[in-house]
Amino acid sequence: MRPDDAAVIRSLPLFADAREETFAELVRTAFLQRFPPGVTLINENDEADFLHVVVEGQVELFATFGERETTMSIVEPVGTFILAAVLNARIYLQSARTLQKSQVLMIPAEKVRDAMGTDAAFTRAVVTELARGYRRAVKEVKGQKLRTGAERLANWLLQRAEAEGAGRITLPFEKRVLSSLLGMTPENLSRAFAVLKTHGVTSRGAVITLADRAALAAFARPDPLIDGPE
Amino acid sequence: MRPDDAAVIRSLPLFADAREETFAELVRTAFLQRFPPGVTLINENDEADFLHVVVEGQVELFATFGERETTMSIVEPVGTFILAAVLNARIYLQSARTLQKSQVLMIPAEKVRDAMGTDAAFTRAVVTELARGYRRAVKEVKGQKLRTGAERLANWLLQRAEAEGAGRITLPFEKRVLSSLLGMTPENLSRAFAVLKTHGVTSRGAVITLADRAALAAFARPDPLIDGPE
DNA sequence: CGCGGCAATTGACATTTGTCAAGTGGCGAA
DNA sequence: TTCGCCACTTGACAAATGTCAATTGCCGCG
Repeated sequence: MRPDDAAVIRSLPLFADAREETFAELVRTAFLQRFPPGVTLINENDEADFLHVVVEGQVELFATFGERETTMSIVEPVGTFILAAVLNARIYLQSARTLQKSQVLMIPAEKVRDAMGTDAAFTRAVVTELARGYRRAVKEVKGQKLRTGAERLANWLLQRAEAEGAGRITLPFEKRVLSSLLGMTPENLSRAFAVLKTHGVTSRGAVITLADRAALAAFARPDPLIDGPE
Repeated sequence: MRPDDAAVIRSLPLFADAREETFAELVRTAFLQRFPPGVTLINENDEADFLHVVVEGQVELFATFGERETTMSIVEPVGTFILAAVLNARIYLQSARTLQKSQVLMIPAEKVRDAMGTDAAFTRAVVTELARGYRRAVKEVKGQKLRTGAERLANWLLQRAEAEGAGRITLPFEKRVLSSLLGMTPENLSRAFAVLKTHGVTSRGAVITLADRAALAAFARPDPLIDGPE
């Protein structure tokens, strides 16, 4: 691993407050792996052996039920995933695969649990990170149960626009993935975009333009208790 | 608070491993309150001031979006709620109200955070509890996105039957609440029950009988990665 | 015992979402 | 540049879910 990779990871909320030797030990025993797109990194139902940190690229977390499948989230640099399974030494509830060429740091689960025993600041950061993930998941449930597909799309677009500070968005992944992330089929996503056309949303390929954000917000009714980044 | 109430709370996974003085301090500063049915205990968007422990009765956690409302979970003795908001000193994402006459122990959020700083065993228990809640929420998302209403009902019934160790279930709350918990309207729940009739499910008021659990399971396809208690 | 109130059910219909099939169009490889 | 692949879109239809209104039926109170 390059020194500046280590620096970026060190700056993550999860690691920023850890003691130097804690962080060094975690990084020392970790593997940094490169993967091409489309590679399955972990499978639902496997034992949680590693905490994963996406250093470069893009990783999709998804879940299956029989032949059905849904995208749970997209992890981009620098983000971690499946912390909860690692901590409780349980099995993964979600699978993961690369969407792009990616670099992933894999920290042995055992080392993470060890570090919690010896470094109170790290433990505190774990608690904060867990609570954050928990609340994100609760928000996700709220969105799924309380909103229609078009509303979820509208709010997703508004949030993206806010993050990019512009009325023009470039989708960071295929619409097929977005539809699954929002809990609908690709066909239904197309129709949702058609609905939003009446609220000033136009799309040309992966580039989406929000002509009238106020009008879109009136339709979407964004709510920090559902949409916030947490 | 009666001594045996304290004992039950002490036996919770969250408190079982805490040091004696940690637990004593938490209980000493806590309020034990009694509420009639239908009382709102907390509101979405309020600051997280207390960790709540349901000592007796039944509490419904729910969330709203505009005029829409959905039940997020039901907490029964002895269970805690809104741990995540308390830990990160954030606002509540969910509201809570009593469904029955209830007793609730309210522990000041500040004390909980203090205790984490001084008692490593307690902190470890908090991590475990948080991870558990996180995983429960992930499972909830999976169920909502991957299953139909009738499937969610079928799996809920199977899980209940397993917990009660019988083919006969008595609903612990109104069907109206169950429908909202499962993410559907009361009307739709009635229809879901009608569908399950063909799989051996009969209901007489609040008493549900599963005549053929194997047949019901064939329809429901229970999955420990979605249904498990976590 | 009868009545009132309310949860639950049922039917009719609207909306949302999914499925299947047939285009359409953009983008990379030759 | 052209071709072909593949993501995306569109239309037609089916299934799931929501809404509204009427009815049933249970339960507790008088």
